[in-house]
Amino acid sequence: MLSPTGGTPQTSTRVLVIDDEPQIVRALVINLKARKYEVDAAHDGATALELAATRHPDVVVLDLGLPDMDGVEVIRGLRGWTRVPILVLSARHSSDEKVEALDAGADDYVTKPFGMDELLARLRAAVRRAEPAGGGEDDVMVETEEFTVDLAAKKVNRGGKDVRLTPTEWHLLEVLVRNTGRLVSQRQLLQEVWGPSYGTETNYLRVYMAQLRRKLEADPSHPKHFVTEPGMGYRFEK
Amino acid sequence: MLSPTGGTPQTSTRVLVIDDEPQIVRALVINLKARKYEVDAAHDGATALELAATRHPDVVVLDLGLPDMDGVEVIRGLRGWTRVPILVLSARHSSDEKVEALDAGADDYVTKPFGMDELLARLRAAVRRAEPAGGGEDDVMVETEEFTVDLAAKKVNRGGKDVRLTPTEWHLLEVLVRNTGRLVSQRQLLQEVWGPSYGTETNYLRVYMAQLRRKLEADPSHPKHFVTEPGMGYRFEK
DNA sequence: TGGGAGCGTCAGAGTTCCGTCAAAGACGGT
DNA sequence: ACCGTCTTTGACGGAACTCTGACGCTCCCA
Repeated sequence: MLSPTGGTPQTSTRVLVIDDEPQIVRALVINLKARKYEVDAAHDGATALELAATRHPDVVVLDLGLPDMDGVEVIRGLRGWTRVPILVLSARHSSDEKVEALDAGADDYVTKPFGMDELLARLRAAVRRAEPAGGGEDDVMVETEEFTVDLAAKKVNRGGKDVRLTPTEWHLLEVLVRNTGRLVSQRQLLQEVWGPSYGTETNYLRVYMAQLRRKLEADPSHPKHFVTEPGMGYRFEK
Repeated sequence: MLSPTGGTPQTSTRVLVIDDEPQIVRALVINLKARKYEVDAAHDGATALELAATRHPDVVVLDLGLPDMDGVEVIRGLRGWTRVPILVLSARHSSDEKVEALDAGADDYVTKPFGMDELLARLRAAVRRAEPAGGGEDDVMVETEEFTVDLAAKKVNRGGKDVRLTPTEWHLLEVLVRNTGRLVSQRQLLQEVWGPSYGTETNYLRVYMAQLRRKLEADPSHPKHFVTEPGMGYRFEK
């Protein structure tokens, strides 16, 4: 397996490393980048949560001993809005601490000092099982009469031409398309696209929904696919 | 969390324990049963694969040192057809063996001797993340002769067309449908839909119940599904 | 047979919510 | 430092939704 993603080598796996010890971060970053992961790093809990919200990593490696906040709090902060795999690092061998971290929502717990091989193997395992359950092929292509969305390639095609979407537009589209037919509440949309601390800024939604409609709907002022449910949320229909 | 299943306490979680050391199996079985898990045990790889196929466990605890076959072979045998979480136990601390087991498809790796608390926490973590991703329950459909309610998608279909409901109408419908066949008092309806400080504003109910009937009943003035129980409340019947 | 209580129906007033536009701010690359 | 792109913000008109009061109906009981 050359690519860390295994099944879908199109885009590489994004890892968020959270640790306050520079040498550990360096070792991790070097090893991960050598294996074609994209890596973000944070050295405290606050920036970690922020990065998680903006960068949407595919897996998180978290050292419990942070300067600004309890590691378990970081886990809870993440679990409030995402199911991203969390791999905990810790110098403590205490059983209680392991139990607490795992029950707070961590996926795995590795005690320092750890072997890099083992850590990478556990990371692969965490990423692998987070992949969609559909045995291999997944309905990454969604088609409507007017346009086609390729979730894997992150591409939208309309009338033979690729439509250019900004990151936010794409993210919004992705959440809606992944819930085709289902109503998605404005709160959920805001939190998934803008991060867990958002939830009431519905004007963002109005602006970006308008952009999507302008780019994808045949008649943007009478949308067929991006339906508004007043007071509740939005719904994508094929 | 009292029940090991967490979100769905209806049926207990089924664990398959695979180990050839009787004392370890005994300890695990006792601890697991005390926590209301259903437990099956196998002491070799062949029966393990057989039991896995017939019993469909929710999680597997596997000792790598089996008499009849290599532990990694058991993992591969399982991974050929199921994504059930596999928790590996092993006396070996070797990094290579961990990597091999994890890459073969194991979800976690615990070295003996292990703390029972930690093992149980890792087990909970494995079961938790295997739960369906959709916020909890999904595909809750209620059907009548005239219309269909999809509680997850927040959709009502009638004669092939989607019916549009306002937030209040939805909320009211939801409470009634979740209590299909049962009488729901006006007080309870008012408090669930309009908030705890409401309880006597029965005119709200009259108005919105009329809306629901107009949108969903074949003959709104002679409702079949949204039945009034004078002086008491309302009842939804299929 | 008359009257009251509970319910269904309707339409208008008031409020909230949404689509749209424009401009300012933030960011990254040259 | 400049420019282009993307994101954030504010303002406004119009649409959708909720609330409210009035009226008529039916059922039950005196």
